[in-house]
Amino acid sequence: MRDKPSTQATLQQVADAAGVSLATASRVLHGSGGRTVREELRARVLAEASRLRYVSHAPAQALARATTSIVGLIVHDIADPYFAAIAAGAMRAARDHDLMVMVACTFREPQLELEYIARLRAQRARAIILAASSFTGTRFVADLADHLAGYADQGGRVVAIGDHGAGVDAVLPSNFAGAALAASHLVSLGHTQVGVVSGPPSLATVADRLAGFQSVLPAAAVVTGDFSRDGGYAAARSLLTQHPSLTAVFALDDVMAYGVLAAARDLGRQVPSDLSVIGFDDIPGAADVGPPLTTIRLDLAELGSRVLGLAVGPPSGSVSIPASLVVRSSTASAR
Amino acid sequence: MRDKPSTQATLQQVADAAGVSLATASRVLHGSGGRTVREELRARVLAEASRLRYVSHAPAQALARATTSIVGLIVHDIADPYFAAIAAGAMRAARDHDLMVMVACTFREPQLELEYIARLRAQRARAIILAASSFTGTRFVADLADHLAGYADQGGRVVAIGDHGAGVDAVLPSNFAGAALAASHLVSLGHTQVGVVSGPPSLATVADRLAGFQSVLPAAAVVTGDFSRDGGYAAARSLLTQHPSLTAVFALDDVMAYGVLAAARDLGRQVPSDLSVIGFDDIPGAADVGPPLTTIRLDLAELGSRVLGLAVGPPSGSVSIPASLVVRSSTASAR
DNA sequence: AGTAAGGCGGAAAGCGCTTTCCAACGGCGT
DNA sequence: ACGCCGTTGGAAAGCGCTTTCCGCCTTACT
Repeated sequence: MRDKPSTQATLQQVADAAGVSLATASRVLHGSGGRTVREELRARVLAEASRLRYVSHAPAQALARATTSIVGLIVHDIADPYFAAIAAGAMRAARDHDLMVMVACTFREPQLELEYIARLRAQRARAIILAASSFTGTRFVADLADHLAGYADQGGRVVAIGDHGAGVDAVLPSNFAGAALAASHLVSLGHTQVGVVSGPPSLATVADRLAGFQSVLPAAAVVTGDFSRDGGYAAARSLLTQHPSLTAVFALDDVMAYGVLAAARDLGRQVPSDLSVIGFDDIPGAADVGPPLTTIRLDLAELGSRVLGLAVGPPSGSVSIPASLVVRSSTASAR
Repeated sequence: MRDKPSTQATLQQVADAAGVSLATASRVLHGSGGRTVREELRARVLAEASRLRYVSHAPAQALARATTSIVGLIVHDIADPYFAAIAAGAMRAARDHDLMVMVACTFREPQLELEYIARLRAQRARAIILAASSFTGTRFVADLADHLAGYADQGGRVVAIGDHGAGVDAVLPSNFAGAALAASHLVSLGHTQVGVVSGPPSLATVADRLAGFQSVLPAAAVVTGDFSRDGGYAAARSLLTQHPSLTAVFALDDVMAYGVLAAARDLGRQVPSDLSVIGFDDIPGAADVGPPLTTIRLDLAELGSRVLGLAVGPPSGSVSIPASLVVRSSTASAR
């Protein structure tokens, strides 16, 4: 009758205290199957459980039930507002599904991505969400196939943001269409000499956005950034220095656009009168930079919650997320 | 000899395939204790394990070893750059300790916070990091004591960011000193009529920052925000409308400062010539808003990695994180 | 009343792994 | 040659929980 057991109470102890069998205790505390337990016993068990401060043991449950309530989310960097917003959306959805989210940051190292996939597999995560993989297209199939082999058989699902080819359900942001929208906007403003601050060319997202843009307006120059603010700054700086005649630049994502804005400022170019800048994603904060950023909006929270939904729902092919133009103050007519 | 077992291989199967006992397989695959295994056997086991694509079963290990490699991180909202930056720091440190991080967003609902604590306990997380709790000071002790009772006995640690009173190790950002720094800066610029956009008064962080500020410069008016950008906007709007004579405002965090900047703009007040604005935290992006925000800098990544360190290290009291003033362009001399 | 049909509690067999504990096996000293 | 000790492999006992299967007891029906 000790009220403060020095160690975490177990179901067995609750059962004993309530004078019922382990099975009964399990039934009332988890009451899954159609089985019912007499009200009196149920109450006794519940009472003892709370008196003993019983907390179920998820690992043991996982072992016995052969499934967990964990989903893994692999991102490049959770401090990046793009991933942070997606993660928030995913977590909100996770709550609706009674799931916990394990987040892993690869800091853009492919090796780490592989390692985390393995660890998430070891945890028997229900699903693994690749919010942005270093492995896309055929490379994906080749390098990740191994790491994913057997995961599906074991009941695990893999879903991704962006196209990863064969067999992986994904939510597809409208990268191509969105970038085309950005280009059209610039065209309508009379820009013809425009540069683009791109990203690592191996990523499918980069290829899509670049292609979408160029399908409308061939870039006069493109330079490669790394999706970081400082990378965007450096890229823009060299771009604007080498091509002073550019009247607009398209950054493949907003955080690089932040850097572009800063570079323009440092180079004495007035935005938007001297130079128009347009980004992509519409991350929170895009409206507050100086000047407020014109960008292509993706509903990042929705993106996150959809991908989580895909991850736990039945395999259902891919869903796409629309992109829209939001005009703020970083773009204006050419000259 | 099937090469593609339809189900995840188990240690037993690896052992059988390698012709050794389960115990031996376990020893080579996890080789913890001083025990050694003959080289030949070790190689055979390793070979079979990789041929069978063996992946250890973390839940089972957790059960047998009575410990996991999970730490929980509870934040208000991972999309908030403040928490995102902290999480990134924590995850980097987690990697060094071979831990996985389970992130939970409470979206500022105390009820959810309690629920997640329970779930993390159920997962047998090694430690729970309260990055920002709705329960502070005595309220903390009262309401959370129950939820945490027994967790320590069971080996779990609870650490927090900010002061939570009794028994909880914490990393303490220099909230008081930092806010005092902000006030001094404003004073040195000649401001005397300053307003502050505060946060939920129940939070210790809010109390500390407010007190620190007022210890140097009594606020002419304080209005309560909610640490969101739009909350900051609304608060600033009413503040500036009701007290048009204010020459400066201190926002308790940068994201509210974003809102203050926007409100000032909408109200036709020029920052910094008409109105100085200073924030707190120096979140990534603070340098890119218009105008670049003067703020009190906290090394958020460091904060995150320190708190993770505290969580897995031995109980060692609290550590504090310094704050420093970074002057950008949102503050200027009064009048 | 007698019996078939349910409802409901309990015993027990695992789930995959770690970790004692024991036994077998060489090599050594005397 | 013989007994000892240091090594190293294996058997087995759990870790805390779920779930099937059994059997008892209560109802209801003829």
